[in-house]
Amino acid sequence: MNTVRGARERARIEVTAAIKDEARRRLAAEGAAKLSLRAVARELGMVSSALYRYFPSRDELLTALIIDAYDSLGAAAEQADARALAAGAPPRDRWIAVCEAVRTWALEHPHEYALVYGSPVPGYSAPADTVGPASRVGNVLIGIARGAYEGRGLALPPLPPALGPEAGRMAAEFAEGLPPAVVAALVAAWAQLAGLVSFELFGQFKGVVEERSAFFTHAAGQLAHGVGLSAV
Amino acid sequence: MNTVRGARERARIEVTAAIKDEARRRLAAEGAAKLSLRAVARELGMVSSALYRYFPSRDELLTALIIDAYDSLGAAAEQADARALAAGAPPRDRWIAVCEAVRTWALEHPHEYALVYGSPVPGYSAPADTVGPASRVGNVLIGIARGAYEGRGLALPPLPPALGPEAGRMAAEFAEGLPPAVVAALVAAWAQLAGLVSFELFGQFKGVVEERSAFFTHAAGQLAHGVGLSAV
DNA sequence: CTAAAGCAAGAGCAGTGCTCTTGAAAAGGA
DNA sequence: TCCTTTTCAAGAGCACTGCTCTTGCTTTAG
Repeated sequence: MNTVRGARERARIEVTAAIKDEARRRLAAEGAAKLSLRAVARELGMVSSALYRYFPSRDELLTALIIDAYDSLGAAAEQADARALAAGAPPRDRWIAVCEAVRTWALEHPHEYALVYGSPVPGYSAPADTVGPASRVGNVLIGIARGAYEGRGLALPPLPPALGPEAGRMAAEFAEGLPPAVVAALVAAWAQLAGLVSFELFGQFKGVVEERSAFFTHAAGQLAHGVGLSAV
Repeated sequence: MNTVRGARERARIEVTAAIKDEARRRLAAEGAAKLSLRAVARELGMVSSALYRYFPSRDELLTALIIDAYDSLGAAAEQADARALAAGAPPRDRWIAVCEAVRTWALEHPHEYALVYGSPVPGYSAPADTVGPASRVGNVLIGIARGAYEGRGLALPPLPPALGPEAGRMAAEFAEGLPPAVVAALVAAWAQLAGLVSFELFGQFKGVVEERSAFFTHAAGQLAHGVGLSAV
């Protein structure tokens, strides 16, 4: 795999990367809906049909970009948490730092954020390759909760009986060792975090919230409270 | 305005409605991205260029559909609240009923929900006509909080100083009489509610949450708690 | 009854994703 | 070294898309 194969293979890898780079550039400039294979090919000095040798369809190209976006966002979240951890921040501050990192990444890569957390492309369902990168942010949040839980426990209201088995299953599957109530709260907080970011990014706060940064930090703190991370 | 004008005007109104109906049908079937003027015209037995007499562009048609979607969702939320209120439900139950109504509407009209709360169409910014219908759900939530506040007050942690003026402005502008901390929590809860619904609708819960209904109801209860609506 | 306004239809432009064929270049075995 | 097989870019072409502009016909209003 790592050995240097013929010039053919190397050229193929390079061209594939060049296509993805150019596509990402056009994605950032005009959004996923206006991403056209012909334009990418034109910019690369090749003809549109040649592009199909590298990506069998437009959707495949988008999938590649989605995976990259998940990875990029996940890395941003992990770095923010690592920094906060190194600075000796308490769990609540780590949580807020990660939330802010997600928001910052989204503001810097609006179209890539929309690609992964916005409305799905019709007739397109994310292949299995995406679930790994997609869970990186969630895992960071779980890690923070686990650290806090192992430190001194998390106080949360009990789950309604109807949700007991479901939350237990989620805990066993994604966050071994955490109480089901915490896991349920984490999953909800993850979706709510995306809601806050999406509303700001998609213009729903236009004319409503002006001090977006301060508002978001406050909301992230509320989210932390919701998963049992106390205020100091 | 209400007088019966010539046959021309009446025909115009009818054709406009027919176009919107057919467009909504195709929207529900294939999503906004695949909504084509030509297909709508074809289905209506007219030629594509004739459609431009009624809607100057595809985006204008989408705007009309967006306004209708906001109105439909707003009406669903208002009805749910009215029903809960008539049944003598406490504020927290009214809140949950409205949240569930939003979710139900979204599950029944996924593409219309995506149109209003999903990624915006690139190069398209929502015109001012949409802000009125868009705020109906928010107003319902504000109404519930106001009812609870005037009943016995809402206990919420104090706002951080940095957010005081901003929250005060929002309160004065949208929810006269409610404490700024409550208004800030309401706006955040509104975005978080959309996050929960979007995650479920856009497939982000696939492989994670299975018992979606029970999970959502629990999360809506947490949201209610977050705006100070206590558990009974 | 006639002039003005409203309107459907058609042709056409520039763009899209995608397929299929053709001819050239590179790779590897004889 | 030659020669066959694989790999690939290019081009033509299909069926679409949103949109514009012109051409006539019909309805309305004076």
